[in-house]
Amino acid sequence: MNLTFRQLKVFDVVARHLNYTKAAKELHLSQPAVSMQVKQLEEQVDTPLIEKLGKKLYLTDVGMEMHNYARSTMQQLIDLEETIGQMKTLQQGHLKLAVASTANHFVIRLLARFANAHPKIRISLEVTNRSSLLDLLDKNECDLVIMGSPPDGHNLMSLPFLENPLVVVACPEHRLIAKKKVTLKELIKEEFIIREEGSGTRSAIERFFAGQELAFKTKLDMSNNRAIKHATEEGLGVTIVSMHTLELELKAKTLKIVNVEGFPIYRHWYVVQREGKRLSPIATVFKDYIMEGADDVIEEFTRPLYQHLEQSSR
Amino acid sequence: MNLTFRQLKVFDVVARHLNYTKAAKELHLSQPAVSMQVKQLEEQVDTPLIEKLGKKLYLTDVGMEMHNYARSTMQQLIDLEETIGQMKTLQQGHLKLAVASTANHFVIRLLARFANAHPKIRISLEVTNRSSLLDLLDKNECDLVIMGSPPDGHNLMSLPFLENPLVVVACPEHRLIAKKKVTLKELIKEEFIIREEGSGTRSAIERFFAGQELAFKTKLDMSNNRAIKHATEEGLGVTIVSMHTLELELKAKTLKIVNVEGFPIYRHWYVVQREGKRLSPIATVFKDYIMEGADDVIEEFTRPLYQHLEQSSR
DNA sequence: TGTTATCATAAGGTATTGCTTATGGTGTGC
DNA sequence: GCACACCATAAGCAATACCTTATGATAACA
Repeated sequence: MNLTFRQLKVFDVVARHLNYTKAAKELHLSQPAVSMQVKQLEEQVDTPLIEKLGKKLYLTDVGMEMHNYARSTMQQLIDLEETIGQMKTLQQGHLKLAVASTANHFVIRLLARFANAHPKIRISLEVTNRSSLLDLLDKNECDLVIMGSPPDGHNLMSLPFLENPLVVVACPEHRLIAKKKVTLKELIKEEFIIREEGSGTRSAIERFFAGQELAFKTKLDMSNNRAIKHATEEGLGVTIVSMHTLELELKAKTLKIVNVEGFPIYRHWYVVQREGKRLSPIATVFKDYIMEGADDVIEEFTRPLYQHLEQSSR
Repeated sequence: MNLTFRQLKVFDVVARHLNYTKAAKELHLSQPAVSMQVKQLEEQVDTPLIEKLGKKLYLTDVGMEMHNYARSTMQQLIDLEETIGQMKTLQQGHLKLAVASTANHFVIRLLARFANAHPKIRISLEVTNRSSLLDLLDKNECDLVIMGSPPDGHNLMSLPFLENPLVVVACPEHRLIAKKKVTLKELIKEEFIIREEGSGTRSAIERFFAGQELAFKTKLDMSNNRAIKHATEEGLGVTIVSMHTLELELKAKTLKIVNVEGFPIYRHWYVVQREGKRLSPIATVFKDYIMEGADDVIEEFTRPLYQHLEQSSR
């Protein structure tokens, strides 16, 4: 059986009017054109759908069944159009994001505002480590990833969209805190608490010191950012982290920024996608949003942080 | 938007395999043919449905929506086919009958057996008088009518399918009952209770006597068959009715058949339809059923009646 | 780096679709 | 019986649907 939507459409009109001529007028067709469509439909089901008795037309039993079917099918088509239309105009959609755990804090702020502006959109946010992020991209299981330092050569396309200042922090009682200015040579005498091998922050720091032809002593490496900060608070050593993760600690004064020469190291946050991936409409909009508007949104919570920075360099 | 079922079918296969080549094999098509169908579908909705990243294919959000739609639509089409198939093979359907009130009794017996053989069929039965029957036929509100003597010239097609013996009956105490053989001349001395002008039974009787060049005296005419029999039981006169309506009375011996020469008059029951009406499948089957099998079914209840007939002519 | 698998694109041909206008047939009602 | 309204049928035509084969491009993988 090979019906066409056209046949159903025409049949519906005929079934409503029970009059080919009027149906033809409604459809802006000639009367034989209508007759033919109905006839073809009848051939498809190999049964008469309409019977003519005297002057009047009647639907047969099968005709009534077909009429119900036609109407239901056409309604579904309308629903589909509507749904797709909404998807295209972003009334609906599913934004699948993944972010590095260090980025979690400020991405949530970005998302909160974005979600507010697009109430019907579903958002998935996965917070995980670097290697999982790359895995997600590879499997096409997310639209966009936000991370600190994307690797080259994975068929990825990365765009920096926000400054990411890495700062040296220590507990308030630490002797370096009192100093107005700390040189790198002084700094490397300290013992470092630092992220695990393979972490984006870790490799950024390593590249920095390598560039200065200096080495630092690792006291402790951990994979949990919160644990690192806690160890630092306890005075186990100094650490280098994205200032964006320090909001709470700076406010509570459990950690302070050390004013080291050459710091902050200005890295960036990147939005990353698979090369060649055609982004969904909603993902495109989100990407535009963070590329263009992230600074403004973020500034509101980074401003107080930068004040800490200024204080430390006073 | 002008989708085709073909596009949906092909898209479904592709969406299931996420592989054009395999889909092509399943569909016994070349691979480009499959690509084209999908592409055309994408053009219809003006949105990509499938995206290719590296080697793998993925459904877009809209693609998933479309896939759901395609599957649902195809399932409905299958359901429709099934329903129509059942209708055609009479698993379903609606049989609309109308019968003359005098035929009611035995038609119910026919219907009971028929309904039993076709459990899913809906049956409407209208029991009414002659003029209403013709009206129903005229408005195409029933498939078939069963009546005693259909009129000519109403664009009707009538087929006799069962013997309809008209007999003279009287109350058991009536003097004619005692006689072995009653001549017509003797009979017309009696006073008759008879159906109203226009009734099928009435006109059959009138034609019979006119053929014999005799006239009968009407004591009472009534439109209700039961009332006629009751008046006869009370001894108001004799009457002539279809023997098929006498089952109860003969069994209860409240009426007896008078053995008149030339009686029973063998008329017929007819099945009547509008000329040119294409009967629904179920109506066709019902018509065949009564044309071929009515005698056998009816015989079981008419046999005892014919015994009464034999007794009266002994 | 070459091979393999896979999809996209192009060109070409045939069948079918979907209309049109013209015309014929039929039931209804005056 | 005639006119009217309405549907069926036929012929003709342009558009396009649908498939094929041939070929090109690209990613994965050895």
